Amino acid sequence: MTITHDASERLMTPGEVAAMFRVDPKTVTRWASAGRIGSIRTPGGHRRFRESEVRTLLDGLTSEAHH
Amino acid sequence: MTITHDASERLMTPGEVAAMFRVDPKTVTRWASAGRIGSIRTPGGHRRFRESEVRTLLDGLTSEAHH
DNA sequence: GAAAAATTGGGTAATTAGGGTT
DNA sequence: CGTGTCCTAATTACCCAATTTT
Repeated sequence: MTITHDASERLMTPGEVAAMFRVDPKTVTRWASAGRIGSIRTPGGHRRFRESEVRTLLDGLTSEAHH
Repeated sequence: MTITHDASERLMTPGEVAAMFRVDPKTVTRWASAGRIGSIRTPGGHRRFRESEVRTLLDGLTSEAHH
């Protein structure tokens, strides 16, 4: 098994993800710490998130019961 | 056919929606549970509402005839 | 290299979820 | 049946100074 590395995958900043969910950037950080969302670390220690995963989260948690 | 997800759509918190309708935030939650209004969940389980849908609902509230 | 903006930690308030009740 | 309130637990928001990014 080989790990496929998608170089075309865009990374998002905590602020960008936060804006999408209408949440504080620090909340996104907590999601990462809790393992609710995957994250990459820059050499300086700042978090970056995969755009595809963020979209998947948004789509997956949409809508509620229809009566 | 693929469901297009508008990522640029602004989201509102339950408290903000409640303030607009002059209703208790919990009432907004009930609307969501009953499917009267669409909602998105944060990974933490909190609800977010689409601003456009809220506006539409507010517009539909004008000049309601007696039944 | 300097400056502005963003992110990182911790700590502490403020919201929200969910059930049960009125 | 729809709404408001009380309660506890969980999630989220705002405060600070220090570090990283642009």
